Amino acid sequence: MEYLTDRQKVILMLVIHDYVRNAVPVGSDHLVRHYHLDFSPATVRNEMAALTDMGYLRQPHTSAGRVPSEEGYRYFVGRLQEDVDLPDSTRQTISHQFYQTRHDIDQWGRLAASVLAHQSKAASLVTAPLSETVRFKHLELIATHGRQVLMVLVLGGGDVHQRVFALGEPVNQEQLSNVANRLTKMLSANDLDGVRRLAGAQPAGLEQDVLGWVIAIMERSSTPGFGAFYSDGLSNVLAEPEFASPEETRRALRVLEERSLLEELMTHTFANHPNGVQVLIGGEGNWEELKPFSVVLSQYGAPGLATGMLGVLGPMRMAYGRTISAVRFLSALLSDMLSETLGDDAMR
Amino acid sequence: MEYLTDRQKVILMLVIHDYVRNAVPVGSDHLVRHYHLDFSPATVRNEMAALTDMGYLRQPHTSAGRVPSEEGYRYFVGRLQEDVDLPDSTRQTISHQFYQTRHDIDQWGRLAASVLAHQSKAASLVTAPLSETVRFKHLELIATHGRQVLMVLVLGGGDVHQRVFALGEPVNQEQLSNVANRLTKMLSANDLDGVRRLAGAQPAGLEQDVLGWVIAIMERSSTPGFGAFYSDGLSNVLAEPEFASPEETRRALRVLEERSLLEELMTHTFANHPNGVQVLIGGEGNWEELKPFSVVLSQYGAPGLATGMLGVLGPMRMAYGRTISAVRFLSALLSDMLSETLGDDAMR
DNA sequence: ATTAGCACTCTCGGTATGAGAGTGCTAATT
DNA sequence: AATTAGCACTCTCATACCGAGAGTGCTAAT
Repeated sequence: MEYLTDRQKVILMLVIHDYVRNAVPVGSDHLVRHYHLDFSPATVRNEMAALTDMGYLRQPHTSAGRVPSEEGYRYFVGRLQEDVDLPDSTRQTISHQFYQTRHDIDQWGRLAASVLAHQSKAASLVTAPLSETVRFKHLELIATHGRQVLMVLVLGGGDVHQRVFALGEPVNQEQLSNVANRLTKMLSANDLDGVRRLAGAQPAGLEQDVLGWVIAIMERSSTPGFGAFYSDGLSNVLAEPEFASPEETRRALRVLEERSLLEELMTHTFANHPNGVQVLIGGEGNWEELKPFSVVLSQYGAPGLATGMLGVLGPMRMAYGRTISAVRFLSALLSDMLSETLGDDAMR
Repeated sequence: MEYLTDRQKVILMLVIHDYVRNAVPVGSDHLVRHYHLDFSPATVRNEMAALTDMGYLRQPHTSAGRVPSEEGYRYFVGRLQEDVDLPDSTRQTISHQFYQTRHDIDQWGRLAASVLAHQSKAASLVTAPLSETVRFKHLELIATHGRQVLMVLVLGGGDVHQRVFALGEPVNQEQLSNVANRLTKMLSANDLDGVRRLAGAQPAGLEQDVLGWVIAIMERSSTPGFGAFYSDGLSNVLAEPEFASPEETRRALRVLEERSLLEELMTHTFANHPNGVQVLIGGEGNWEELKPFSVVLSQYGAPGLATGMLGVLGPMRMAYGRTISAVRFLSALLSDMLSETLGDDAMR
């Protein structure tokens, strides 16, 4: 990386600031006038030319102003990352909102997505926390209709799963309850391996069938990308001028609707950088579809117990400062709430 | 409603068919050539003029072809509704997909939304089924951390709810389990009134606190619009040429993202017409925001037990035949699956 | 090292223009 | 009486063509 003089840094920051605000290429005149710089447009032009040579700025065409390049954004974000924080009043408002839904776990994800979308004015993504070690907690079997059985399985950490299946022969509710109680007692607090081991020792029959389902669910629920997925603020992104044209709109929508790409991105990112807020600018060369986007991501949760991810996807021309601080703040907030709720005991 | 000659009907159908396909105003020449009509363009012009007078067609401007009006679509849909059906092969494919997820209730909604979006090439909406009478089934209390308690409440029909709350003083897991067992035994199979009555007879204390939460959840879970909400295929709609312009895109997105409007629409529609597939064209004058859209809706479920709604929202220029039949088929399919799963027994 | 001056480049909005599509009317035809 | 050929007319859309304006890069002066 090449060195920038202080003045070049100032100019780079201002160009980014202005471009993020107005979505219009920034010219030397405009910059000097608008920010009361104490050097002349010509000087700015020279510096801009230098910044362009170094790859931090781009020119859409010969006679337009400058626009930050991916490199430019990266430099900016690198400098910036440490010292931004959400205003106190905002933090309090958000904390308050979460305080009000503190009892209702199911709402946390939605609220986080909503807050994040609102703060960043971009699209937000939140995955529900996933327990890292799955433990059996409670089993319920409900006779419904003929040989149909509804199974409700509660796992440690409060994951709840439902399945429907049919038995070989009709069984009444009383028998089912007996089986459920016996299995609950037997399996209680076991992890997947434990359940497998105990299942091996059981004779074939109703118990064995149910155990098969329990194991299947416990296997699936520990694979990442399985849990709930909240998203909000798509319209924020599509409202940005860079997605005005129909093809751009389509491209953007494909990315936003296609959950799998984002999951891959998240998993991949955190495999390499598990901690802190990650900023991916323009897909970082790896994701062609994300070229016009930037993504700000963070993990949250209690490491070793349960973790989820949350983040923001927006145009590369994004208010990074605000977004990064929002992601960091929410990640910390959710982590606190989660570890308060799912203390160590809950996982056993 | 005025009478149409057979020839006028043919022409109206063809105009709609062609316009739905190509999104281009239909001219008399084009119609005759493309569909090998055995009368001349001039005749078609006369008939078109008549249809325009009667309000079934519109002219975007003096020298463009004709476009169906809302009235035109309505007439068309009215004639059509009885005799369309999804091709056998499609029905089998869909049935097969559902067969594969038959065990996984949680997936039904998502799958239905996906299939519906795919079949109609528009945006789909599915609400999870909601039990009409809520009955207590099972309660689980899990000590997590300090005085935090995680409560899992299973209601008849398999609704599962989670809440977190804090107790006045620490209570260990054993005590909690005792309380949970006692309350489960006491409340089992009671509806909201029953639970209220039993709660009244309890002394204040831990039990009373828990009962308060149970009642709150049971109250909320019986209000419509509370359950899960699946949606898919937004991009199908936004890809349509009528939403190409930025403002139109925004308008469309507001409608699609704003869940409340659609819920209001659904509730209102089924209050008046509980049965069968409902088609709302252009908002029917009541919903300004839905002016450019049409909505095809149906209820599904076992009436008296649990019902949900599903439907499609797309541009007024919609393939009504296919969409109506898809909605009807899926509604029937889900109803079957639901009543098979939640037979009478499940609701007690 | 900075800046004023200036020629040059490129985009963008507005206007003209002409082809093409489609209509509605009239008069002829069946 | 219904249908159709013929035709003048209207309106849109794509294209081309400016001219204004914004912004640059270079040179020469400060």
